[in-house]
Amino acid sequence: MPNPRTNPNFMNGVPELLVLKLLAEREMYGYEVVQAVRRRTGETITLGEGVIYPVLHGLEREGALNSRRQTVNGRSRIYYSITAAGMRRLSDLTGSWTRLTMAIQDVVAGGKYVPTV
Amino acid sequence: MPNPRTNPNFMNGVPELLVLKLLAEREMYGYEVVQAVRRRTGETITLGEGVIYPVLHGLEREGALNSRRQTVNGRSRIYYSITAAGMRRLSDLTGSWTRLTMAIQDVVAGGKYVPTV
DNA sequence: CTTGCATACCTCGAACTGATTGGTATATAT
DNA sequence: ATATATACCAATCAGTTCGAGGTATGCAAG
Repeated sequence: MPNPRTNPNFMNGVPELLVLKLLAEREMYGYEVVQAVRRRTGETITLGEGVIYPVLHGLEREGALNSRRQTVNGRSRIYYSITAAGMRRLSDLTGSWTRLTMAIQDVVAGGKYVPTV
Repeated sequence: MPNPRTNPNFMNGVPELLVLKLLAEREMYGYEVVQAVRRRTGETITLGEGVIYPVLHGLEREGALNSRRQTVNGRSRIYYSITAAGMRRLSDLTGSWTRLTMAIQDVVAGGKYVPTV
């Protein structure tokens, strides 16, 4: 019997989740997102541009984000904002992320109270 | 300037964490671990034999686990138990896992209180 | 004035996990 | 006799993220 495939790539999609969440709070441009991730996670997580930009492009292609171009101080920025579809996606990702970490947390925290009874 | 590489493969090592934790509670054999993961996570996470066995072998090779062979009902089982080194590894993994998920949780939960000030 | 650094965008291949598939073998139930 | 559950294992596939590259502008320091 093959494996019952309940969780294809169960730990992925975290960069996507973080990007969507940050853009749900306010419009940002790519380079700004890179730094926001670092700051907001207290330097715990650093996602480089090589991670953020592809995520941004992918989400836009799926219709989860809109972009608009703007030049500031001679530098061209691309501002991204979240769409209704993006909000739905964020909601889904947040749900599965929560379920997953709680399941793991249960195991990791378990065995302390030792329900040996 | 290259990316500051603070988190190489930041979301990995969860299978290893789960296996170590379960074996810290009690000695188990491979096939048993596969089912224990499913049960203990409320069917949320299913790690197939193709994931568990390599993890087991790797951990043993690193000295995090000991194994002993035993035949039960004509079937050969390999029981794994955690070593002192394994306990240290578990402690490390648990720590970084906790730090990581808390950092993400902060972002995901944030933006509600809107510290716009 | 040119060297360097921060900003700002981007792509592509390497590396690493974890997923899937397939294989062996025994016991038990149908 | 066949199928199912137990029990082990290896090897390749697939998907993500990482890292290193590349372009270009503005500003500050020497």
